[in-house]
Amino acid sequence: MKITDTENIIEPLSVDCVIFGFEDARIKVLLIKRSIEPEFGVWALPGGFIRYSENIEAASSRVLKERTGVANVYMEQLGAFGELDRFPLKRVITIVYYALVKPGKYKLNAGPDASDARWFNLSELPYLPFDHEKIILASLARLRRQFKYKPIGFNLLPDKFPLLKLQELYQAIYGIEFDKPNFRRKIMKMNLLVPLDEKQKGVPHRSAQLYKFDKNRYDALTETGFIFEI
Amino acid sequence: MKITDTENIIEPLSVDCVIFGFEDARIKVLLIKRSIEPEFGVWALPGGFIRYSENIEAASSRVLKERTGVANVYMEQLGAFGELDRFPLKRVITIVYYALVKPGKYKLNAGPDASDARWFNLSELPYLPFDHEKIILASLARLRRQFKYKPIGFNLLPDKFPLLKLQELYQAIYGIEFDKPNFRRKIMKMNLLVPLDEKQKGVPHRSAQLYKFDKNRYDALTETGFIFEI
DNA sequence: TCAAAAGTGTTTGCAATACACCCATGC
DNA sequence: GCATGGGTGTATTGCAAACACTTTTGA
Repeated sequence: MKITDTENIIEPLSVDCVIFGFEDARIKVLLIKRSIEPEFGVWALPGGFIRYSENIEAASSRVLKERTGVANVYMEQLGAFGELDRFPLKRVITIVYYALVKPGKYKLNAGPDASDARWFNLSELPYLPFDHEKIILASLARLRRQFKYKPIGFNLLPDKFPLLKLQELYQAIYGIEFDKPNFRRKIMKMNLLVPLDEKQKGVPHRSAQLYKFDKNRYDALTETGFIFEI
Repeated sequence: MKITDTENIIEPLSVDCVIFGFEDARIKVLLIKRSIEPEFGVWALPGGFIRYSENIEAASSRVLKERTGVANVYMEQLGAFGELDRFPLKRVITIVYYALVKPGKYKLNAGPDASDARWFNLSELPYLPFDHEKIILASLARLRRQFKYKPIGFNLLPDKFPLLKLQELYQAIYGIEFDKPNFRRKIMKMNLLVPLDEKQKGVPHRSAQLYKFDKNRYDALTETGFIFEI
């Protein structure tokens, strides 16, 4: 977050990214190790300043790409955080985006102001600088609400997945268990999943049918008044 | 929005307020008539620049008070809007708050850069400058979702109200009709309303029981896992 | 043959829906 | 009396929850 080109950036305005992943039935957050002061060497949210020539979402995409190598993912704005003392050196207001990343899609690649990047379990976050913990918790709260009425969970799963993985994702998000037969029925009745000509391989039990999410079908249903809800 | 004190403000960062009201069974938005260029004389959202010494929410409260006289109302951040061309003179990113105002609470009082303030029906909005229409529609979309799982509607009603007013509010928000007996039961079963020792007066029909929303009870229920949902 | 997950069927009870109906008040 | 909204009662239906059960695969 060193200011190298003061002509180019909007001084007191940064973006920060909360990047969520899902693996081993747990929700993860991607953090980078800061390579500049303040808080040198500390795990933190990837962030950077906004440039005059780019809109906010573009800034967020750029920062995400530069700092972590992650690109082309689902991204949405959470909001602005601007407490007077949130950043020690000067007044910086940050606009936060959260992103959902499919497993395998990301190729970790620390950028100029980070010497490393790593996934952390939500329940095992390290010390975080500034208001980053507050930001992550706010992102999670928003994510939980979004999961209820938008099929965004598919952005955290591979393109092909068995139903139980979807269930495990919802269980991880809400922190509760669902009944398998009932969850199945509820999902299948929505008509958003397409069964593929493919099954799981190499699992030590009956192999599961794989499905993919059909976004076109979802959009069409939405037009007719359908409301996704779990 | 004239910059009179460039030392004091964060140059490219403003706040804008979407103020919702409810009267005659219709959702309203409070707009002010701009008294400076650009878009002089045009109805617009009340807005202003953020100062270095105030946090964002304080800026929003201040702007709201200065421009319209409205104070002490329910307010929540919608998010940041920052398209490159949203404001013609220069790059301005704005952080939007939406507010809910009880009828009678507001005393209209146009501020320094507005010669007037007025309520408009959502369905009869005038021409709006910049991205203000987009902002209002985004606020409304957020409001609709919030209404589903948070009892914020009470911030649009007087402290004492009959059940039918609450129903009319939900009908205006969602644009659909509810069955009266069923709506009643649903609300009453939640145990959030306290019947008062008071009834409607001077109405040309049987006078209705008045209720008030019990926030303490709501908070207590929320702690025990209760989830408000309509 | 056993463990583990895939997948189906069925019963039960609650809650949303859709009404029909009576009550109070002002004009 | 009548229009208008206040307020209660009830039959029906749909669906979520609970759980018992069969199937398939690898080791």
